[in-house]
Amino acid sequence: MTNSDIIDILEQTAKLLDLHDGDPFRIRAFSSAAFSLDKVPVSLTEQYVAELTKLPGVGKTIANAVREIGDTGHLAELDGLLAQTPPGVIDMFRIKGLGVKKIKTLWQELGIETLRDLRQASESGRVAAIKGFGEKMQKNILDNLAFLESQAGKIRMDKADRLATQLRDELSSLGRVEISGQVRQRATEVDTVELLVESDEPVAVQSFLNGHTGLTQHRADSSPFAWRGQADGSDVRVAILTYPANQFDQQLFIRSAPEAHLIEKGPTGKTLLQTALQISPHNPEEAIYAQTGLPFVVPEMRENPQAFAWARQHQTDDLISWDDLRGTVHNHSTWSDGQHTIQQMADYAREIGLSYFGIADHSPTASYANGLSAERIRQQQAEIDQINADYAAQGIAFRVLKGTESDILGDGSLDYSNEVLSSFDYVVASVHQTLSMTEEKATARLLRAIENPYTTILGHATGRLLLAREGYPIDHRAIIDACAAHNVVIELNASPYRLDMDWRWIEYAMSKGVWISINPDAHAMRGLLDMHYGVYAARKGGLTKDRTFNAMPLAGMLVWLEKRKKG
DNA sequence: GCCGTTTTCGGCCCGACTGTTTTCAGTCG
Repeated sequence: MTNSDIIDILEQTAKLLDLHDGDPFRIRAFSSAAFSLDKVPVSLTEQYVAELTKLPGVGKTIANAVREIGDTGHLAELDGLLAQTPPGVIDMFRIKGLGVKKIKTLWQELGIETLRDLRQASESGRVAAIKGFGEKMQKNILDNLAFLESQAGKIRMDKADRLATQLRDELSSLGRVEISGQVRQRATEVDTVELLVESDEPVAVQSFLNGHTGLTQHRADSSPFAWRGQADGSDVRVAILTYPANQFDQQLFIRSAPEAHLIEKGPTGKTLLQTALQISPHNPEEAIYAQTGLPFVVPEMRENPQAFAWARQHQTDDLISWDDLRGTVHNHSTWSDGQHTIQQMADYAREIGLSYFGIADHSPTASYANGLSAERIRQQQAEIDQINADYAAQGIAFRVLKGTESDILGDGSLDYSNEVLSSFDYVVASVHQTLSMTEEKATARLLRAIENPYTTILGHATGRLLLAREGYPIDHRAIIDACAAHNVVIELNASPYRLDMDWRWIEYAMSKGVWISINPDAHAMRGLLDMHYGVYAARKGGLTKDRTFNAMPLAGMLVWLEKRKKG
């Protein structure tokens, strides 16, 4: 049970209490406890009840609830509420624009209990006819249902990675185990977690898996060599394939690239697939490419249709890697909605080998996130000056940079005065509200922000949340062209929830000479590690070290920022 | 349910935006 698991349970309890007409103040207590616990930098499962009650918004009842969740993984009260609620009604919370009140109306007035019911009611116009609903809401529901259906059965790369790693460790007693498939290719969204086991005893592998709690086999899809099923509590499919030693390496290659990549032909007319099947066992993947007469492509880039074109122009070593990162520029602290102080975050950044840490807390429009007023910006910058003075006094070559994540308002302007904007080393400009826009409106809004001379970095360009929210449509070429013209860096938001901008646009951005910054958008120390996911996505798109903004060393970064401010 | 006292009750409560309205409820970050 992580803090966010516990917070999710408290939030869901609040929603279901609301759905079942609970006491409004009790509902608010659960919901605000969840909100404030989200900012607590300690592990909730490790706290005693007496310690928990000292936290803001936590009294005896919620402290006991947190303990119960920590100890049992469940909250009896939530289980009771869930038992009274059709699962399809709970699914409706995933539709953006539907909250408790509207879901309650749909359930009670139209008797809607499944997403299928909801679609039928929307298609037949019955939803628009309810008081408080209308044509636009009905269309929004249908659009959201279509998006959710298209994402069904997928999980984010971070969850897939955890599941795959866990299975690999558990299976390792049976022999050599390798993660293959989409996880090895670092797909941003995964529908099948696949692993290969090297063994001459497929029966032993199958019986091990069938004795595994948390996995359920789909017998119809399985064979003696291929166990297929799914992880309990998740829609994602799991495939565990057993191969003898003399087939293992070639299968690992074949199962780590999409078909379009495997049927690429070399100068002799032979495809990668043909070579892989003919090559003698235990040859490295590089040998398969070499014997086909094609340049080597790293697994994460194999789903990129431009991979071979990229590999003919660059070396694999040109690709950005974790070790090349020198700093980080988009992060939050306790000044806005982060869990840790600037000092804690900066020290952690040092610990993981970086030489600069940029703070970019929220601006006033993000009031829900405790965005900073002009006055609080002055105080924060004084604190940063002090931290930097302390590092310098200790002879530590590390710098905290003064940034902001300034909201892009509806008209494309930023929400600080020019005087405040000029006090930062750099400005990350991001859209956080009014996300529902046409492509024309969204593009015009971003273009105005890019043209602002104070904008240094364009934050999460489309506002998407993988598997949950599509993001507003933008004219990517126009946005990238404008960034090139105005020397604006584009963020690759490294949060596994976002990975925005999409890796498919990296090549175009590079061709225009645009810098790309791998930004963790960290709200806690460990959030800095999300840059790993950003690196995976960046490598998919072929991002090179020399175009990665935060691969710039500290000295170069300071010069670049200074020059950029002078225009 | 939590909090903070004018201390065991009485008051809690972000604000912009959207889609629905015709003055505002519901949603969201």
